[in-house]
Amino acid sequence: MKEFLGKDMRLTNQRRIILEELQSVSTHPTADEVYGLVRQKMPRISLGTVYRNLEVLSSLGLVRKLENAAGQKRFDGDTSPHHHIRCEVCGKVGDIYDAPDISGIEKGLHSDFQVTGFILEFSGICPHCQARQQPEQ
Amino acid sequence: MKEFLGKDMRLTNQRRIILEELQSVSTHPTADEVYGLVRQKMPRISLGTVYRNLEVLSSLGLVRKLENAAGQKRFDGDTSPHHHIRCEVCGKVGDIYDAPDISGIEKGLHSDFQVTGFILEFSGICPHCQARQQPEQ
DNA sequence: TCAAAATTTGATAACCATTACTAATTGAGC
DNA sequence: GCTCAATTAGTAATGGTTATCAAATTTTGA
Repeated sequence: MKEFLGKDMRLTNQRRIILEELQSVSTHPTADEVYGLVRQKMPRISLGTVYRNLEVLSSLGLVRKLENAAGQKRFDGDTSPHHHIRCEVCGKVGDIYDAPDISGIEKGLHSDFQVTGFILEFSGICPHCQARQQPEQ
Repeated sequence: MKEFLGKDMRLTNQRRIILEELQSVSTHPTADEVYGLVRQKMPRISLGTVYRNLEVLSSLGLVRKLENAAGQKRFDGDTSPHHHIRCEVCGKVGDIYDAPDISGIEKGLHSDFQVTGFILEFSGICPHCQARQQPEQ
């Protein structure tokens, strides 16, 4: 990880463990869920440190920050190209790897904004919430 | 508007004016910006009333709610089908009417979620922020 | 190797958008 | 007009996130 950090940036244990923990799960944890994970290995870390480093890691491109829908921010240790689906009921996020490629869709649009990109996010109902909703009929 | 309200729902002046003000602007105001607009006609309205009614109007489909974990919610009085573009710098939102049609893209995806829809949101830099950034080179 | 300089941390307070609460008010049907 | 449930204004509470700052840690360089 050292090689990704900029000049004047240090590879602290906190920083390293936050990244490792985030890369070890396939959920898309919120900042306080990351805090919970990291505290198992480093019980005295503070929540502020987690927030600060998630921001640093995200600006370095080492993790993805998901902030394009309601609720808390979520973080993804998987930086490979893929999309996300968000549960309308509980907010949980899953991965979508086989969506049709729409890259370039942002080109040639009519807008006074300078268009730089787009985010495609799916919505649905997660397995857990499906199971909870079915019985009520 | 009366016809859209459900049984046991009242058409109050507050509710009517909030909708009228939101439909009269092409910006995508935050709740407190709507509050500012409505207070010009109804100075004693409370912020809580604005929040509550924006939620009601949105659940009735009379306005669109644009949610983003990174910033404040925004509201759109235009319910016709169109996409949005968000300024990466200041968070301001604009409309995109000529994006290629990707309806149906959510069908046939491989996921344990029950897929119900998608949101396509563009990102860019608004005219105001472009003007502010250019000079610094 | 040691001291000075710089970054980072932990702990806590502050911030701010949003929601909850409650007594008073008001719209809508009779 | 009267009644009553829905709604409001005003205010407090909530919760995620950010800011602050002294202490700790790491780096630098003499």
